[in-house]
Amino acid sequence: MNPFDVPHPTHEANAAGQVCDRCGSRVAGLCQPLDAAALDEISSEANQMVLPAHSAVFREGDPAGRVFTLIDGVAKLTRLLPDGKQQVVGFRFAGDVIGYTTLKSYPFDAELLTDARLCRLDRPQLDGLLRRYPKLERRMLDLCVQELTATQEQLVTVGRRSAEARVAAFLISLVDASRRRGEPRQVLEMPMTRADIADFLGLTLETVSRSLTAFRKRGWIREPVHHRVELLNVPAITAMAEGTNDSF
Amino acid sequence: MNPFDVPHPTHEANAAGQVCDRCGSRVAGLCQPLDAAALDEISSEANQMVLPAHSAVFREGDPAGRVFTLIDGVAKLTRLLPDGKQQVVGFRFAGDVIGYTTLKSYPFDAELLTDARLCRLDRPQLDGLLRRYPKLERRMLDLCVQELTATQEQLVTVGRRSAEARVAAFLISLVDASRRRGEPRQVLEMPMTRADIADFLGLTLETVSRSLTAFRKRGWIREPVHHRVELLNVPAITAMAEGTNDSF
DNA sequence: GCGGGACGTCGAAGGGGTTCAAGGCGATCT
DNA sequence: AGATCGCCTTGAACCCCTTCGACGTCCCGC
Repeated sequence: MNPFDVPHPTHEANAAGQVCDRCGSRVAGLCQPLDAAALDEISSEANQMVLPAHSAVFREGDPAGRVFTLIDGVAKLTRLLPDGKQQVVGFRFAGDVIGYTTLKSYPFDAELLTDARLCRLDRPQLDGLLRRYPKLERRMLDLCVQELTATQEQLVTVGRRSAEARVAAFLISLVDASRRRGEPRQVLEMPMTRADIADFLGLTLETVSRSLTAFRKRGWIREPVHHRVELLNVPAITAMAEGTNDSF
Repeated sequence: MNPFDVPHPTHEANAAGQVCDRCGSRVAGLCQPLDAAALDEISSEANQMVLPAHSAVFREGDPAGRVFTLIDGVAKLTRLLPDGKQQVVGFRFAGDVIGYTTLKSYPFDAELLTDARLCRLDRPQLDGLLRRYPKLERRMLDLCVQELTATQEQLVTVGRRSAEARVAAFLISLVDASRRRGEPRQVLEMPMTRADIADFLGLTLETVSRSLTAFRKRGWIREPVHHRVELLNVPAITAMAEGTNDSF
């Protein structure tokens, strides 16, 4: 797969280097295009940190002085309205970058849904790296464009789809995210609660619950245990997401 | 009205520095950080074009071989659902970049709401420029992050705000966009139809019409002529957008 | 074991926005 | 001027999703 996944003898002593070997960012994320030397420099400047589920990586309004890469685990990014309502603007998985912004303060909360390991860089350090490694800056731009496209797609979902179509689209996006990370599993991790999903889709948690129950009764999905889904009928779910399904 | 208006719709010019001098991109857009020399090189590679209102710059699915900067005019970016429903993912104004993506084909339609002048670059040319001018690539990244933040904000609007709050938020975003371009006018250009606004906000055109009528009756706005609004009570509109307004 | 809290499910009622329908207004063309 | 068309407005009925309430389940701490 990735030629750099082989442990290099000169870096074996470097604890940080070993971390990079297993980082999700190597497969699909920021560090994908980097060679061993660049990787080594980055890992020497980055700090790894471990945070428990439900902790905040940062809060909306905090000074945006750090950038994170999710090594493993799942995070949700949320914006709060003055009246207390919440909107999840996105979920982030292994390898995704969190908190890169040109603004002075973060425009959203970043909360962990699972225990997670993160790779932390201070903005000045990252800016230096971006200057020294044009490939890195290019990669950052690519990731940003991808994220923008995904957010626009989400806008379509929230703005124009019915409740069940939104939930279906969410499930499909889970499959896509899993595939992008190279984990084509039958059973997907889904650490988010009904409320999280509802806040992502612009629905209430009851509506999400009812939709998932409906899918289950139709034999489209199974939830073997809490926080895990199996999609039994991807075509039907896809059709529902696209509004092509007239039978329901 | 428009000095470049000619009988033929796809007229192309190649005037160098003079064109850039008046381009919106110098004030707030991509070319803002460039010096005269770089600007000269870009303008020699770029083609200016003039397109009439309601024409398409490109269509969703077209091979993404070109990138455009809007010199003046307004464009809407839309995604189409299989069932024919439409979602406007954003409006673009003078100086904004349109059509930069890493995908093979454009993920949305770009349609002009007004007559417009555009600056066109082929992707290979742009990639070359980005490589030669790191400032340009950096600027592109910054613009992308800004756009992402704006789209996330829009997600909050569509996902969690009431109909009138959405329309209010839209009006405020118009003011912001106008200010960003350095045009702090009392009366704003609003070339989009009720249907355009509705497709942007995830509403029907009837609901948009009713909301605007309500604002007018409350003395918050005036529409002196077609496609032009004056905000008479920005605080009230802002409060409505934020859901802080209990009196309605 | 038992209590408590977080999370999920389900039913009934209500409402905000949609849908459907009709008409008005201004611009353009003949 | 009259006709046509696109856009906007307004009314009335409907409906999908929300709201509210109740209950079930699982898990964890005591």
